[in-house]
Amino acid sequence: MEYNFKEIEKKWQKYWDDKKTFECKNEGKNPYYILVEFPYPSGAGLHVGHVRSYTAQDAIARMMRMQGHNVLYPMGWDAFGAPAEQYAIKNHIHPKDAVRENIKTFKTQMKTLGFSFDWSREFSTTDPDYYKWTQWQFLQFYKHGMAYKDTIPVNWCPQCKTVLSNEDAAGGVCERCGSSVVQKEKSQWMLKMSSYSEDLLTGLADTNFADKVKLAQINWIGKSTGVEVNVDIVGGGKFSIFTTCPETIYGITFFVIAPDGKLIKELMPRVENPDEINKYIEETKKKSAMDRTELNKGKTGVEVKGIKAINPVNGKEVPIFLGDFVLGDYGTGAVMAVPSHDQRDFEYAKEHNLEIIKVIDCGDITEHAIEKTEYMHHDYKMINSEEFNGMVVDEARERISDMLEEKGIGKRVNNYKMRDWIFSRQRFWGEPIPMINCPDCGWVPVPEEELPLLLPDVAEYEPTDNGESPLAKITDWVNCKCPKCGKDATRETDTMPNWAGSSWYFLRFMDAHNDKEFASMDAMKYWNKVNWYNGGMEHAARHLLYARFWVQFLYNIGLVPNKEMIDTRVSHGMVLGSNNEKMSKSKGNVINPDDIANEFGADTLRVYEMFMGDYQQDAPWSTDSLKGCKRFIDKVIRIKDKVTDSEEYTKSLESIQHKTIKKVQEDLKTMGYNTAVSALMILTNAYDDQETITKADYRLLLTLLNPIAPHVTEELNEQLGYKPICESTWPTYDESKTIETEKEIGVQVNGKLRATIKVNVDDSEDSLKEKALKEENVKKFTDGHEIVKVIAIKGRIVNIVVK
RNA sequence: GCCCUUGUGGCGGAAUUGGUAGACGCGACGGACUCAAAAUCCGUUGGUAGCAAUAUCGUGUCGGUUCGAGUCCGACCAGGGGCACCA
Repeated sequence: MEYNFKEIEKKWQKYWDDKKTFECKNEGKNPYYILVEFPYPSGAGLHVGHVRSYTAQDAIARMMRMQGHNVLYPMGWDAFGAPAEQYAIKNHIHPKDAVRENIKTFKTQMKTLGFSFDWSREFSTTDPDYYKWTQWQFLQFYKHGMAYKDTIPVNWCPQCKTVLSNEDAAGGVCERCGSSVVQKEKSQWMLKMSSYSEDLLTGLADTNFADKVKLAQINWIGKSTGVEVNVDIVGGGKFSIFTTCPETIYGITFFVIAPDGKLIKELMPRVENPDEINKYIEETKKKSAMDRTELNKGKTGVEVKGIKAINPVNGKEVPIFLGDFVLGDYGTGAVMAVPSHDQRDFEYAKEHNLEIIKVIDCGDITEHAIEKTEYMHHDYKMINSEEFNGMVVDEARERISDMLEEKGIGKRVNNYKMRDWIFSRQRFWGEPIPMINCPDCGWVPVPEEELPLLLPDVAEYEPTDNGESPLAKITDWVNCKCPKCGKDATRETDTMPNWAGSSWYFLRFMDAHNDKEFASMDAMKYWNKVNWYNGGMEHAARHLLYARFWVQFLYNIGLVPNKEMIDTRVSHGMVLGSNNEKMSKSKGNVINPDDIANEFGADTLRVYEMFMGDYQQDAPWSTDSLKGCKRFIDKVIRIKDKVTDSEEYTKSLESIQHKTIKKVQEDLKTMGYNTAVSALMILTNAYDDQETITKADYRLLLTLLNPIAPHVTEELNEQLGYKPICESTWPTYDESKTIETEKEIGVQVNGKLRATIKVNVDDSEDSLKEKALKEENVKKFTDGHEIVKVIAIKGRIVNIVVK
């Protein structure tokens, strides 16, 4: 058996390139858009995890093309962002050069593995032709009042003098130098994502995302319904609180406000203990970046002395406290505290010796509070709540909310955990934010016709001492004229986050070379949506939500045809090291796909990654199993020796052939890749059991295996004298031929298997019973017993119940 | 603490969605070919008992529903991941 997989693979890869086999046009019947998350081209090269999802989607793409779909399966590069910048700083090369090199490596690797990407639509988010439109879209956000500047606290490393992302500041420690991170106020561009909270929630109904993906987004958006209540302060002034438990309002014994909120600043002139308060505020600032669970054994806080608040429903005067468990940027930055029915309030009250009043008659609360999750399940009655006493909790909740609304002290509102999107990065390697600060006109957008606002070339791309982007040092770039009044002005030096370019790249693939618009409406209408989007679970809440927000905004200003541009979203499991741990250099368990492809061939690697386990679940690497897949391919090659010249199918193989067509095509569409491979192995084994098989038989196997192992199947197919599989059509099956007429079914006595009988699927239930009762081993268990009943299911099972 | 997810042979994993548990592959053992090795081929392979037919136990644990449960219901246990004082 002469078989040089390297030559074969190169040969067919060249064929596909030369013939532009996988390039698609924006026209024709049955468009279908398959997308995998475009990678970040890191210096490490392609990971075997990439190979898993690219192969999976590739298999679907190849099959669907043969089934007559116009398939778009594009690839590009998500190349802006901190890792490239860090890599560049470390290796003293320009990020642009590093990215170019990395892309080259990735692309070569992808080609070596035979993915059927449409390379004619390739782009990188770092291409000026692409980020021009990212900037243009930012300007649309700005022009529609969706982008604004705000001063917010950021993670700041005083040692490195730089702003850190939350990931780089994990545990309150700077990842690079190890010094502790503090919060620093910084003016940042923000996108009003929170105003889309409800739309992003309801929009999920128009998608076919996997349930766990939807759930991740729902949790991230974090909707809670409740009542916002106005609270008066004794001696003037007021604030409001948000509660999801209005039924407990009579149980308020104190209020807690956020140390980082606006309210305490307003109250400061009136407080009797300003030193104590200020000290606490300072402590909170230091703490907030750190892992709070460590520091929060108890509930800290100080009383705001000299100021009392009034419970709006009963006029009772209660104290106000400062507590760092109340967040300045969620809800109203103030909460009502009902220690009897909220465990956190309970602990706080114990810590500070505060009154606890029970308002729901629900049992003992001396040890801990009885919370909503507990009391709402019972028909508990209200107490200590004036006219609501005796009412069941469910009802009291509504009536109290009504009362608050009627009296104008409160209103029902929804709150969301999701915040506005911090869109600024004090980094060099990102899309420059196209805004100009004019001393007279304020913020003025760069005129659209001047886009792209190019990222200038610099000698040094390390962050500046004061945490500004390195762009701030390039004075001849920073200094410019105001587009509005022509006076001297300065450019924004912050750049966009990595998430910007990836929020709309799937739209660009629909019309990648358009230089008039980011993508034409016609092109987007033709493809309609991304039909099938595969990516990691880690992006379910971040990238995927940003992308949906971006699209919904574009939809609202009439620039995309659908409010949701992604239909089905699925996620793949990770490929773990052979020790069942995440692959990492430090653990020494990294498998390089190049090495595998070199030693065993791309087809073997592809088959193995499809066969290794449930696609949606993590699976450990096993080189032994990989070798098994190599043996499978070798066997497919070997049985070519059995092929006769006949163009007829072998009659005795008809049933298994039709079953395999059905199984493979269904499994590929439902991500059952491992069982698809298994079915192909079974078919191969069946062929191997024959003395001879026909050309037609063999070609069928090659066609079915082609989406997963495209090179070797094309080669063998060519040797048979057929035209390439990639230019052929997918076989069809006849449902009636997938059903076996003869079948072995089990016979149970009292639910225990005692025999199997050969039956015809059409045999009547009575004949099954008759046959079953004749079995020797069945008789052993029925003789001498009374047969109570016999359950017989056609083609399935017989169960005899005896006493 | 909350949310998600997974528990099936020595291993990766199948199981028509309530109907013969362990498909397919790996590994292991025995055999054939070979001077030998590799490759390939044949056979065995969940535990226990038995030469065998067969019996019995068996899908994380305990209970339930059912003629019948890996699958449905209830309570728990363990591993993996995420969020984390969200009022």
